[in-house]
Amino acid sequence: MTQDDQGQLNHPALNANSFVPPKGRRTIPLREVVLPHECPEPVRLRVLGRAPYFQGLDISELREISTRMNTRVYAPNEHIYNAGDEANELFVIAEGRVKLSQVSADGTATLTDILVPGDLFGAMGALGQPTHLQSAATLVPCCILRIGQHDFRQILEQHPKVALKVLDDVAGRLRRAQQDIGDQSTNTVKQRVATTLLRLADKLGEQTAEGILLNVPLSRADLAGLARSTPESVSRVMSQFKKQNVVDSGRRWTILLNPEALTDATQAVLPPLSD
Amino acid sequence: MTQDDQGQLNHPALNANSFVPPKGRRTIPLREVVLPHECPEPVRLRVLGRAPYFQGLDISELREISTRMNTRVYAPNEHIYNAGDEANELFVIAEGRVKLSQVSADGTATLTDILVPGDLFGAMGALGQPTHLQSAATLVPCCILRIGQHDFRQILEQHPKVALKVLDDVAGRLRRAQQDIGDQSTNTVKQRVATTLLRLADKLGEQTAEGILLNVPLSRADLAGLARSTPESVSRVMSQFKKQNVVDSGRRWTILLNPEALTDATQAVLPPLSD
DNA sequence: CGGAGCCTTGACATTTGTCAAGCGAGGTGG
DNA sequence: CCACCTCGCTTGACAAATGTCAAGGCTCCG
Repeated sequence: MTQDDQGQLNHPALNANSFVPPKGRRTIPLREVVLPHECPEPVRLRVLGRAPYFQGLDISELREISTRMNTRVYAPNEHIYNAGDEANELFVIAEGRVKLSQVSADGTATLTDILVPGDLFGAMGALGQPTHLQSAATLVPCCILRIGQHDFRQILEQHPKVALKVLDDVAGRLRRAQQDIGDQSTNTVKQRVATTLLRLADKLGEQTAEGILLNVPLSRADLAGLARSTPESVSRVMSQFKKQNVVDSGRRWTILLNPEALTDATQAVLPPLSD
Repeated sequence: MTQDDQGQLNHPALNANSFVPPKGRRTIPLREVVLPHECPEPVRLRVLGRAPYFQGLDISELREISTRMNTRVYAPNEHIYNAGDEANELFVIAEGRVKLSQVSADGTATLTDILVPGDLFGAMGALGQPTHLQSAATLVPCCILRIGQHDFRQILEQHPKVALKVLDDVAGRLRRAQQDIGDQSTNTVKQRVATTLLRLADKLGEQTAEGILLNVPLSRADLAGLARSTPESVSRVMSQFKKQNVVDSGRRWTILLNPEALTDATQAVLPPLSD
């Protein structure tokens, strides 16, 4: 991985670099992020402050939490933990993108989620799960904070407001999951793909001259995982979208050209109402 | 609803009757529960103590929580709240069975969950959801405790340990939901039905001479909702199971004759390994 | 410039939802 | 106590959606 210390700008970790915007049509347009070297304390504090969990805490409290965490820089495609590993740490992303994937019985891994700075993962929400159910790996250079489960629980006990925030967050995820369960049996692959793309755009989309770039390398198989389908089916849907100029995409990259059209595609087609 | 303090039987709404236990084969074998009249404090305390959330609290703490709750008795099939209603109360079931159903865009309701005593529902886990996403109704006579969301949050702030328990619980549900999402695209309807039946047996099964009775009136449509399928498909699977003497069922009732076989049916069929 | 790997596309198999008809359990009224 | 009627359950036939298998083609990297 590229280590680069020109870095001392004002916002070290956030400095997104020097890539030339997409020009030619069929070239990979993903923007590279310069690796965030070590995370100095101010950066860590900012990351923590940005994480919804810790909002409302004052600086001294953040600092205290920060001291309980340690930092680690990961190379792209570096593995963080595997499903089945003992789960006793929590992670907070300071910079970068992390993917979670579920390993099914037959050994194939399917992408289940992509995480961005501020997201918390690992021994989920401090629950007593002994082992990880998913595997986590970096997609790009990452800087990640870690904290032991025990320390985290202590923080929650000492800061009930944080506990409530975490609870709200987890509950929110639960709602989304339940919604997904419902949608999954109702919606078509096309709808699910559209929904997936919009969610990704929300999370890691970047406005460019051509449209909203999903700034992370995603293969068809990855999208298939997120949309709960197969690479082939996703490919067909994407081809359709491409024909309608709704998206443009290539090998591991995607740009949304017309998000509204995607939103429409999200909705179910109403039965031909016989006036 | 009619409230009446002769308390014992013969209450129009509650005493759904004096049914005779299952004898002949094709008769409805559900056992009726006599309504638990008003919930006196000791009962409420016991319910609270049984709820995993409040385990570890001492009596005085339970009592304090208890005073913040109020009790209500519901008739069978009584509606508790509708999807879309303002959500600012939590409910804990003291006695009875409650069903949650999701109302889809076209207005049809599908069963999503069945709750038993000790289960908490409503404004889930005190999260900031303004309106209910599901509808709740009783299946049988019920006694239900209620607490305002605000009071509940206060309790959580004052008892961080409770907050952590709630967090663990919600996180557990999240895990299950995520698992379900994964299973749903992988598993067949048959597998899902089998899983559903086993879960129900776990939750509200009753050992009888003939097998494990699911002691709650469930139609094919209800099972279809839980298994994320359609009544017809469920019916076909059930017919298969009946032929193999794995279950017996009729109009709104089900008995599991051979749970092991169901567990087997849960597993995916491995590809015919050559040689 | 060449190769590996990802993407696309076609053909096909399978599962499952949909529509429709008919049966029968179980409650009701005579 | 019996016959009737309603509503849920069953079953068949069919269509649609999507997963599977397989064969290229194109991108991107070295």
